[in-house]
Amino acid sequence: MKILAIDANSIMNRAFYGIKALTNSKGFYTNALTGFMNTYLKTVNDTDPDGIVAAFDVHAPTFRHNADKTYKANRKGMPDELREQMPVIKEILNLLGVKVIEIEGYEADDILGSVASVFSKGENECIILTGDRDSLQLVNDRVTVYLAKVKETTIYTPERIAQDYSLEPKQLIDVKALQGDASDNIKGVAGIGEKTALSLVQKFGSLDKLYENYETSDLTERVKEKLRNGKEDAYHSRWLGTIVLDAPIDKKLSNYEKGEVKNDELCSLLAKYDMFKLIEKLKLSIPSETKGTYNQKTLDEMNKLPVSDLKEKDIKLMCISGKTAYFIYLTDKLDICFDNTIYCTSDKEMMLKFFTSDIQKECFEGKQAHKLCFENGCELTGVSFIADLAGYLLNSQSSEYTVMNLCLAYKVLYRKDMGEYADIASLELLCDKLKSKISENGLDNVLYEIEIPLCEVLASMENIGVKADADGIRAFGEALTKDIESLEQTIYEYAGRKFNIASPKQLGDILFEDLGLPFKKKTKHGYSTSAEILEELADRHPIIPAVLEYRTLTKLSSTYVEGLLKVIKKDGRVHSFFNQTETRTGRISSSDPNLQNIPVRKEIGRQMRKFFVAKDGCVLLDADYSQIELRILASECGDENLIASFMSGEDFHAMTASKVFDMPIDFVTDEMRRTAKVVNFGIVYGIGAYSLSNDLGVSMAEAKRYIDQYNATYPGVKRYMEKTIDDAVKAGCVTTMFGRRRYIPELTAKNKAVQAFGKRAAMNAPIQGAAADIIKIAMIRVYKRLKEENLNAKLILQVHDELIIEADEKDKEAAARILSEEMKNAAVLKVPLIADVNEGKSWYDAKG
DNA sequence: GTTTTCACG
DNA sequence: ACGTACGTGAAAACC
Repeated sequence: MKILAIDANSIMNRAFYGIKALTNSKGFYTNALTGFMNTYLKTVNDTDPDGIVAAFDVHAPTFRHNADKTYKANRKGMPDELREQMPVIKEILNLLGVKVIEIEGYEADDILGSVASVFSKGENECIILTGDRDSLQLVNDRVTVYLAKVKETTIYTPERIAQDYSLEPKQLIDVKALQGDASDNIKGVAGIGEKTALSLVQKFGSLDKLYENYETSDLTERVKEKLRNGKEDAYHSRWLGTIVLDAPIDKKLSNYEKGEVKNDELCSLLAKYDMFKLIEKLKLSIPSETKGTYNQKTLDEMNKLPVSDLKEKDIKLMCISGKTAYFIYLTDKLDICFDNTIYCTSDKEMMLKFFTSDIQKECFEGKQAHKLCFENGCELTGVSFIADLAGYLLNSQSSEYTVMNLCLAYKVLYRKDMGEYADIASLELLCDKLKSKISENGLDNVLYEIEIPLCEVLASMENIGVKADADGIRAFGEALTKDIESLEQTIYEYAGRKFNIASPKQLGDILFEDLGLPFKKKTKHGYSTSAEILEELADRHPIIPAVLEYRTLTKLSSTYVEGLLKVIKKDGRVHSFFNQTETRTGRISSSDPNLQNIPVRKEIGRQMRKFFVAKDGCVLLDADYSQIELRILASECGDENLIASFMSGEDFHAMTASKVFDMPIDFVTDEMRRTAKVVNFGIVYGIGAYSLSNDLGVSMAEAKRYIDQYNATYPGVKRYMEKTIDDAVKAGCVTTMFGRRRYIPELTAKNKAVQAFGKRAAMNAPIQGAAADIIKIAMIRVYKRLKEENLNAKLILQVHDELIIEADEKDKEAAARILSEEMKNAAVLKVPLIADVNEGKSWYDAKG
C-alpha cells in the first residue's frame, strides 16, 4: 500500500506566506487553504496514493514524552489570520476522507516519521509531502520526500540526497546538529554554519566519529576550538533535531485507506468560504437546500427538462401564455428556459423575434442581447430581471458573477446534470432566490430603477462607440517615436552605456549604483524608480528629467497610441466595454480599451483627446459635475458651514481656504486655495496627516494643523465620518443614500493596517457610491429623453462624473439642454448639483 | 502569473 | 514598529 503523509502545518505555513492575502467576502482569510489544496491536489494527482494522512502539530504546555523538548514553544506564535484557517483545513481533509492525526506533545514531523516507519515494512511505501527540509532525514528506499517550495516541488530519493549533499539521509541529522536552525531554536555549534557543518559530516561520517577523531585531524585550530566548546550543544541539538519514529499512532495499515468523500457537506463548507474554484477542481456535485422544497413530481419533471430547437410557434406560445421566459445570450447562441423546457437557437432571426416580443423575460447578462437588437435596428423589450446585476448589488465584493457561483452562494440547485445547459436550467430558481434577497436587503430601487435600465444605456453606448482619428493618432505616434529615440540617446550618454530604460531593475542599477544617487525606497526586485521618487532627485542629475520625460512619452506611445490603434474597428470607431459589475463602490469601469483614463492632466497627453472626434455633421457635448463628491458629503453630513460654502456660489476651494485660514475670500492666495483643494479631496478618502504632508510637501505637523483647522471649520464632517465608521463596524457594511451597499470585511480584520484601510473605505464608499448612483440616474434619463424627443444625439461615454454625447448640429442645443437639466436634477441634495456643458468637434475641444 | 509603473475620476 | 488616501485598467518587465 502506498501512503501519502502530509506535514499539514508546514504546507499551510508555506501557502500562507507564499500567497498574498486572499480573503472571502466575509473577510476570512483563505490563502493558506487555497495554497494547501493546490499543493495537495497536485501531489495526489502525481502520486495516486492508496491512503492519505495529514499530520498537525499540537503544542502542549509540557510535552509528555520529554518535558525538556519544549523548544518550539518559544517560536513566535502563528498569526491569527493563519491560525483561524487551521480548523477549516482539518474539516476539509476529514470530509475528503483523509485521516487527520494530531497527538498532543508531538510535532507533525514526529507523526510523519512514525507513519513512515510503519510503512517502511513489507510491500508498502510512503511519500511525505512537506515544506520543511528536516524531513529529508526520513528518506530511504521506501520513503520519498516531496519538498514543496514556492513554485515547484522537488522529489527527494536517497539518490537525490546523495547527489545534493554526498550524504546518506540519516547523516543530515548530524549536519543540522552542528549547523543549528534558528527557526527551530536549535543552537548547533556556535560559529559553525551550513558549509562547515556539511563538510565535517562528509569528512568524518557522523557526529560520533567527528568527536572521536577531530582532535587528531587536520582541521584548523579555530574549528577544533569551536567543536570543543560546542560539544554539549551539538549532542543536544542532534537530539532535538532527530525526528521521533515511535509516536503513538495507529499501526493498523487498513485504517489508513482512503475514506469516502462527503460530497454535500464538503460542498457547503467550501461554498461558505467562497472557494468555488476548488469545488470545480474536486469535481464535486452541487447540493441544494431548495431541493427539499420541490415535491417528487416536480423534481421528475425538472429532471426531464427536454431540449429543443426554438421555433416560431414556440415564441407564439410563450407570448400567449403570459408566463416568464428565462434567457441567456452571451455570444451567438441563445438559450431559453420556458415552462420547464429548454429551447436553443443560433438563428439570428429567431433570436430577434424572441427579444422583441412582449414575452416577460428574466435573464443572466442582458447587455449582449441589447446590443444584438441595436445592431439590427430593434430593441430588446420586456426584461424585468437580470441575475448578475442582482448578485452584484447583493455583494459587490465578489469577483465573478457566473450562474454557477451565484447558485452556490445563494444555495440554489445548480443543474450540473444538464451539462452544457446547466446555466439555463438553473436560472429560474436562481432568479427567484435573488429577487427575494434583493427585496430583503432594500435593494429594489437600485436594481429596478438604476441597474436594469442602465444596462440598456451601456449597451447602446458600447454599440455606438466613439469616432477615432486613426491617421491623427499615427502621426502623433510617429512624432512621439522620434522624440523617444532622441531621449534614449541622451539617457545612454548620461548613463555611459546602453540599457533598457523601461526596466525598473536596470534603471535602478544605473541611477543608484553607477551614478550613486541616493535611494529612498526598495521594492522586491531592487530600487523603486517611481515618478514620485525620481521627481525628488530631478535636480541631482540631468538624467532624471530625461527619464521622466521618457516615461511620459513611452506611456503615451504604448498604452494610448499603439493601444488605441489596435482597437479601432472597421467603422472607424472605438467600441469599448462598460462593465457594470466590476467595482466595489458602484462605479462603472471601462475596458478594451479603457476610455476612462485617457490623459488630460498634462498637455502633451491631453493632445490624445484631439483624436476622439464627432462624426461629420455632429459635435461632441461634454458635461461634468462640479465637485459632485464634496456636494454629496455636504448633503450627507449636513454641516452648515460646508453647505453655506456651496450655497454662496463662490469658488468652493477658495471658500474653504477663506474659512480655514480665517481671512476674507479676496485675500486667499493661489497657494492657500491649492492647499484647501488638496485637503478637500483628501477628506473624501479618509485622509491621514502623513499622506497629506506628502501630497502638499509640508511637515506632518503642518499637515495635522490643516486637518485640525478643517475639522474646526466643518465640524459636521468629522462627526459624520465617525458615525459612518461606527455604523459600518456594527453592520459590516455601508450604504449610499440610494440604498447601494458595500460590505467591508476588512473592518473585522485583526491586522491594524487592514482595519485602517477598512475605515477609509467605509468613509469613501457612501460618497463615491452615491456619486455613481447619481450619474447613473442621469444617464438613464438623458438616454430616455434623447430617444423620446427624437433627437439625433446619443450618449457615447461616461467618465465617472462626466457624460459625453455625440449630437447632430441640428439637435445640439436641445441635447445640451437635456444633458444639463437631467444631470442637475438627477438627485435633490441639500446643495445644488452643478453640471457645465461644453461643445467641440473633438473631446479636446469639448472639455471646457 | 505577479509586480511595477502610470493613466484617469 | 509599521504603514500611510478612495476607486479603476493596461503595458512591460520580472520570475
